[in-house]
Amino acid sequence: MISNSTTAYRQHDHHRCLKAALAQARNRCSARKARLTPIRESVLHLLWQSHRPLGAYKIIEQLSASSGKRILPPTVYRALDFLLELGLIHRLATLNAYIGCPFPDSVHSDYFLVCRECGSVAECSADSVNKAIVSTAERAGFRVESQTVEILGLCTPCQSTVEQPALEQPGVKQ
Amino acid sequence: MISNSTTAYRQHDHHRCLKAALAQARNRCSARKARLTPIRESVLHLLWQSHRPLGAYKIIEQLSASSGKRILPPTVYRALDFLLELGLIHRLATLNAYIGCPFPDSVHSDYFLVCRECGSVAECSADSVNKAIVSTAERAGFRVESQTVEILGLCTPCQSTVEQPALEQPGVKQ
DNA sequence: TAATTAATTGTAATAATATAACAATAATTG
DNA sequence: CAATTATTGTTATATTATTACAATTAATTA
Repeated sequence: MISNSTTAYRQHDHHRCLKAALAQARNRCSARKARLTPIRESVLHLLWQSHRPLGAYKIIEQLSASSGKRILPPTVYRALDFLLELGLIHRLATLNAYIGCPFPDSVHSDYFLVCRECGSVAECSADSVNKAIVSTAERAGFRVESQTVEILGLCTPCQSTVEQPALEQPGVKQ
Repeated sequence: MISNSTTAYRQHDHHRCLKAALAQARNRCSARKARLTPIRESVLHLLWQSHRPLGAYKIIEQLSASSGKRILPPTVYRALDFLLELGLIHRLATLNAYIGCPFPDSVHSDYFLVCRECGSVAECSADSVNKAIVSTAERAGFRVESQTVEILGLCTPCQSTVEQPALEQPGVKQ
């Protein structure tokens, strides 16, 4: 299993995440002879501000604010498409939002752990999940080509923060 | 594993699917003291025209056409919300579309097999997948509350229909 | 049963996300 | 440098979904 769940939900030196992501992006782009233009890099940079996904229109807002000029949707969507294509970011279908990929270099089918409390998202890739999915699909005669797996719940820190649903305690009524 | 993959992708007596779905819906509604009004039933009926999911605006179109009067978005979205709430239909996040649930009465976390060729969608529920997801999440300290699992690929009939991606055959160039 | 309340539907307006089409500009290649 | 290709700018619009409030219908209760 690869995962960034140990850092994503906790205090950490996020600057390192950002730096690593940008470095990997540059590598990947030069390997593929693709151009990491200023706009594309800015979008990636914004997505790596935190481990919380950003909607396209938030990106447009922030980019407009930081650049001083009005950035329009196609500009951002094109940058997002480029980054998606290269595997540098992912789109979360359940949130209509985008997030940086922490390990673009390792082949993986991804699987997202979305914390409903803090909004942070960790990415995992676990063989057990993939195998279960593929073999279940096979039993149904279905050939898997791609998967979308998005899990909603609570990350470790938020489990202690958030109101617990009161357990039924038989015989103990308050 | 429960699944409707054996029927969903093949010729079958679809009228039975429809009838069963409507019967289950009526049961569930009376059990929950919820009202299956004409609009709600029409929407459910439309979603059971086939095993292909339908977007909200397609439903609006079809409902407007069949009823002769202009049905507006909130009407349909309200019916969809009602049906979702009761577990009679599902929303597919990757398609922004809705589909009838073939087994609303059994508790299940669902898992969709979306055929990219014919567009039909089967629903499965497999313990192996759930267990893999939950245990992987646990290893990341994450408490799962709900899951979205949508698999894109080819159903059995379409596997024989569709162009195969040419396998690399070393030494055999054409 | 009439009066009251609650649930459902109608309607207008608009929000949020995403794309199409074409012009302008910048970068790369021959 | 000229020609080509890739990228960005711009206008317009498509698609999906929600808000807010009015009207109506059904259920409940006095």
